[in-house]
Amino acid sequence: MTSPPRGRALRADARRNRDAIVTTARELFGRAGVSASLDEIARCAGVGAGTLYRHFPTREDLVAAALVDNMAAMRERGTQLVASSDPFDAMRAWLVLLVEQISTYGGLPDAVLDAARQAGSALGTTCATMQQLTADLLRRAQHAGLVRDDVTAEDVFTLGNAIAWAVTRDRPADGGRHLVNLVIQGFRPADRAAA
Amino acid sequence: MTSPPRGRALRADARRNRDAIVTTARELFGRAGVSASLDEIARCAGVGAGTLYRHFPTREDLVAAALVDNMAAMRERGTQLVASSDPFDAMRAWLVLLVEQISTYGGLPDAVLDAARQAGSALGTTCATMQQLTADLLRRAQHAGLVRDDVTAEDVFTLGNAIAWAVTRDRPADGGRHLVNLVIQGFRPADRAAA
DNA sequence: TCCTTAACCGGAGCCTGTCTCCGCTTCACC
DNA sequence: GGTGAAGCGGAGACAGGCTCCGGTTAAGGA
Repeated sequence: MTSPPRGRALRADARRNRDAIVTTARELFGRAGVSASLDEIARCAGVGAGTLYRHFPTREDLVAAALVDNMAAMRERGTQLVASSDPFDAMRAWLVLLVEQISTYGGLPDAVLDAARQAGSALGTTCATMQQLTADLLRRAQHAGLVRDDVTAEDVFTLGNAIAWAVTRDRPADGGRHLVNLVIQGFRPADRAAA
Repeated sequence: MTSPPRGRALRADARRNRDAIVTTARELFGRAGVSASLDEIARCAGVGAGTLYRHFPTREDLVAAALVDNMAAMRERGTQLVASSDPFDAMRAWLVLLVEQISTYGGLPDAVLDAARQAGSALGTTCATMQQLTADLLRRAQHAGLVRDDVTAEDVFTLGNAIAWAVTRDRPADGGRHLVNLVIQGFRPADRAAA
């Protein structure tokens, strides 16, 4: 229902437990952030701690599992945006989406930046995709002369995460849209400012 | 030497211990962020855990004590900037300073935003000062027509903290100056864009 | 239907960190 | 140098992270 059974198929009880853990994790991560107690997640899911750790050796693995659906949706939407008409608005929409998704759970921006740095991890691969899409969208906007040349893909990704960090803390009603609009104006070349 | 002996003067041994704790805290906070082990700080400072907790009932109290000098310097520099010639450059300089100071220790941006929300705390009062200076500098730039009217003091403070958060994680060589310059361009009114 | 076994389960237990409590020590003042 | 208040410190209670291993169970063949 929610997760990729990597390698061979899981036994029925294992799959059941895995799903229960992921569902419970989403619940508790939402309430207490990604640093929610793993033992408590196991308890609430009705399994032992050992079971949780066997399925998800690290906290990051569990976080990644809790987010697979979101990440898949993001990749799809990002691919659409790369093909859309207005490169600047595409970047804006992408940043809004990035901020929205990365602010899903408290502490997630930290996890994402950690993962972006070390490619091997579970979150790492999805992060790489997000960074790739960010770079593609940026390059397109720059080629169209809509974004300054000294803006790098890393700048954009970093600022997206930074805004997401702020959003997880203040929970503004607009989900960070205002901040994204503010920041993205700074990307415009000097001769093309717009409201 | 470093800290305000609130209330009556401390006994000589108490003052000695307090200083040792603060000095050690700066060291370990610098290495491991503001979530460094308090017991370890006590151990390294050569005091018992009880002593540490008596002087600094909460972690935030210790963080605030470790930062008093920085905060005093900031207040002074901020006051100077409010009286300086170019309102936009003053804001830029202030943001650079804010980012630099708040990125002193890993995890500090979180602590600052927490403190900014609840005025009672030790960090809270210095945060209030920083927010006040931010608001003053912003208002001045807006009156001069150099910053858009829909930018709020909260936006500026939040973005400063967000950039500081990014800086604590990536430690860019320029201390976040590039990001500040990028973001602050977005504050300019539509008819006044500049590189 | 039963048997076998690889896969899986779960919680006891260890480690590290937080924070409190209270008997002992030391400073400061007379 | 005597006295009392101020201060000390570490044992220990508690919580979370993570592991290890004896017991359990699903799944597939006879």
